[in-house]
Amino acid sequence: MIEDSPFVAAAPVLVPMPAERPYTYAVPPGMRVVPGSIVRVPLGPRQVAGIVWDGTVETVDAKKLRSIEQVFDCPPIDRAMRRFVDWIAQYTLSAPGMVARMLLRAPEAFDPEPWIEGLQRTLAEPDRLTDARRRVLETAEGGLAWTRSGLAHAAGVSSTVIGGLRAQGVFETVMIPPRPVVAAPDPGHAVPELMPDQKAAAEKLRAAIAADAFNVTLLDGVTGSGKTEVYFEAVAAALDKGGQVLILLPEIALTHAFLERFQDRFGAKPAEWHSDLPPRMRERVWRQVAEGGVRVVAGARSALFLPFEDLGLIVVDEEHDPAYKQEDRVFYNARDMAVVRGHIGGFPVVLASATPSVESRVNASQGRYDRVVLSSRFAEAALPDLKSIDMRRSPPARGGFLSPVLVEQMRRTLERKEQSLLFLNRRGYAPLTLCRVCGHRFGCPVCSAWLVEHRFRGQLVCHHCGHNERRPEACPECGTLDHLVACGPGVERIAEEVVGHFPDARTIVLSSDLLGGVRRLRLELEAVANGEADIVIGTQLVAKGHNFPGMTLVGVVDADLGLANGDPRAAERTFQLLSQVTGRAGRTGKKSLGLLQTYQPDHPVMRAIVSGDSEAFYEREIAERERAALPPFGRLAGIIVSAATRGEAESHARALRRSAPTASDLFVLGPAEAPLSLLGGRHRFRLLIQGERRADMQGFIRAMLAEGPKLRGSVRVQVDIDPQSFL
DNA sequence: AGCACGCCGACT
DNA sequence: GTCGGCGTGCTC
Repeated sequence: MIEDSPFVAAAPVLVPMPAERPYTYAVPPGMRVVPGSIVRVPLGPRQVAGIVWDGTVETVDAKKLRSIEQVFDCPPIDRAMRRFVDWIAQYTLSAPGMVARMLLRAPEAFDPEPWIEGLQRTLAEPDRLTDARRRVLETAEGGLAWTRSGLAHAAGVSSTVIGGLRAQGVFETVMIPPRPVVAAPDPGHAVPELMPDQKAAAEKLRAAIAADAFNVTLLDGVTGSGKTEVYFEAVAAALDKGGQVLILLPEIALTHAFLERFQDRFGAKPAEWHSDLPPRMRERVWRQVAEGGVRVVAGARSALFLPFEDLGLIVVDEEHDPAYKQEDRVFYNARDMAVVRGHIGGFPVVLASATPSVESRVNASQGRYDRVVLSSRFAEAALPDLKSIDMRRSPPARGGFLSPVLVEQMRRTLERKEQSLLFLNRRGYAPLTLCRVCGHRFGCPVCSAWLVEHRFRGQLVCHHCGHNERRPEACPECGTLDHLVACGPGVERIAEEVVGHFPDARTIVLSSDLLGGVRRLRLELEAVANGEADIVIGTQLVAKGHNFPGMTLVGVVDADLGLANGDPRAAERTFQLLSQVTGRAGRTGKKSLGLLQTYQPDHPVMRAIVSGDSEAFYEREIAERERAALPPFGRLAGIIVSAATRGEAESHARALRRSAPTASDLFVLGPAEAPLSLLGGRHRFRLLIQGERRADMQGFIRAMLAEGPKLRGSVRVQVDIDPQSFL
C-alpha cells in the first residue's frame, strides 16, 4: 500500500488516462491517504483527479516524482470498486487508468456539497405587522429553515420583505444541509396485488436477496406479464435489508413512464443517471450515492461506475439490449459487468427481458444463472394476432413497397378510426442511389458505405460516419442530368407511398432525423399516444419503450431486413426487434393485428414471431450456434473493424487465423461493418473481437501486437461474454 | 485522453 | 510576415 522511503512517503495513484499502472506520487508530510482516496495530482501541465490505488509503489526517478496536492473530502472508493476497475481493465484489455476515468466523471462532486444559507424564525417580533409580513410569518410557522427566495416565493412576497424582517432580527441566518436529490423510497408504499405466477417469481427473487450472496436470476417474462412489478419486489427486499439498488436501463428506455411507475410503487422517484443529466444534478447524485443518501439509482450503463456506499442489488432491465454495449474507449457490456460487480460485491443480480439474449439463456441452461419464467399475460394485454405476408405471393404495386394485403388492413383500420404503425428500420428516403445511365453508385468518400438519400433535406448522408453532401442533379461520373434513381425504401419513401394511398390520413414519420431533438420527439410520441395521428411510420425508435394505446395494426415493412448481414447475431436481433415492435399493438383490449412483410415466411424467426413460440426459436438458435461454434460457445470470433488499407486488413486477417486457429469465423469488416470488399481508402487500424474464451483472445491480441508494434494503442477489444471463465 | 511542441499552407 | 492544420510524444 503506502510505502515509506527514507525520505518521502509515496502512494500509487491511478490517473484518468491510458496508463497501464498507477503512477507514483509523493505524499506530503501530514497528509493522510488510504487506498481509494480521491486526490488531486499534477499530471503534465494540468491538475487531475486520481484514485490512490492498492499495492506497493514503484520507485521512480526522484526528478519525476511530484506530490499529491490535495485529498478530497469525499468517501474513498471502496475495495470492491477498486477490484471491479482492475477486473474490467484486465478483461477488456484496457488501461486501468481509462477505467478509473469512468469513475471520475463528476469532478465537482469530490468536494462536499456546500451548505446553503437559510433563514429561521427567531423569538423576535417585527416592529409593524404589514400584510406581506404576516403572510411571511404564517408561512414560516413551524420553525423550519427556509431559503430566502423559497420563503419569498411561498409567501407570495418580494424578497425585500424578507430582507426587512431579517434586518429586524425576526429571522436569523442558519446553514441548511444540502437537499437530497430524491426522497427516500418506501418499500411498503404500495405493495401490489400480484398474479399467482408473479407472486411465485417475486418469492424466488426475495429468497435470492435474503440469501445475501452473489447469484444471477434471469427473469424471462413475455410482454405484458408484469416483469417490472416482479423485480420491484426484489428492489423492495433489497431496500428492506438496508442496501442500495441500481436499476440499469438501456438509455432509450430511461423514460418518464418508468420513473412514474417506480414512484407509484415506492412513493418516491429513483435518482436518475444518464449522459444528459445536467452537471449540477450529476454532481449531487454522485455525491449522495457515495454517501448513501440515495437508495435507488435508475441509470444507463455508466451508472455501473457510481461509487455506491453499500450496493445490494443490480437489476438489468431489457438485458438483451445492444445499448448496454459501450463501443468506444473501454469496450464493455454493462449487463455482463453488472454480473461481475455482483460477484465482487457478493450480492444478487437480476437480468430481465421478454426476449433474453442467447448468452443469458445459455448461462441459465448451463446452471450459471437461475431462470424464472413469467408466461401468463394479463388478459387485456393480449398480443395481436400475428401473420406473415408472403411478398412473393402478394407483391407490392410497381414502384411501391407495401403489399396490397397490408394496405387493405390499413384502410380498414382507418375506417375504424384506429391507428396503424408501419415499422421500417431504415432512416431517410432510400439506402442507395445510382445513375441509370452509367451505373454509378453514390458511396461515402470517408468510409465507403453507401450514401443514404434524405429527400426531405435534399442530402446524401452516410449513416456510419455522418458525412453528408447535397444531392446533385447530375451524375458525377457521366454528367447525365435527372437520371439518378433511388433504390430501396427508407421511412420517408414509405411515407410518400402511404400518402399516395391515404391522402386524408394524418401521417407522421418518427425517426432520429426528426428536427427539434429529443424534446420534439417526446412531444410527437405523446401526440401519437393521444390519438393525434392515424398512421405512424417509424424506425426502431418506435419499437422501444413507448406505448400507443390506440394502435391496433402494426405492419413490418421489411421483416427480413437485418437477417442477411453476416452478423452471427442477426437472427437473434431480428427476433428481439420484431417481438418488441409487434408488442406495440394489442395493449388496448381491442382486437389487433400484426403483419410481417417477408420473402421468407418459413424462416425460423418469422415462424417464431407468428406462432409466438419463442422457446422453439431459442432451442433452435442455441443448437445452431453450438454446431457452428458461434458466440456464446467457446470459440473465438474475431472482427477487424477497420484497417489502414485493404491489404493491411487482409494480412491481419491472416495473422488472426494463424494465431487463433480454433476461431470459428473471422469477420473482416470495414469501419462501417461493411464487407472487406467495400473497404477502400486509408483507415486507422482498429480491431474488435467478439470472443468467448479469454485465453484465446488475449493470446491473439498479443500475437497481433507482436505482428505490428505500430498498432499498439489503436487496438481495441470487445468481449461479449465469457461464460467459461466469467465467474 | 489531453496537451504541448513542431513543422508546412492561406490570410488578418 | 502570422494563424492553424494535425503528426508525434509525454505525462509519476
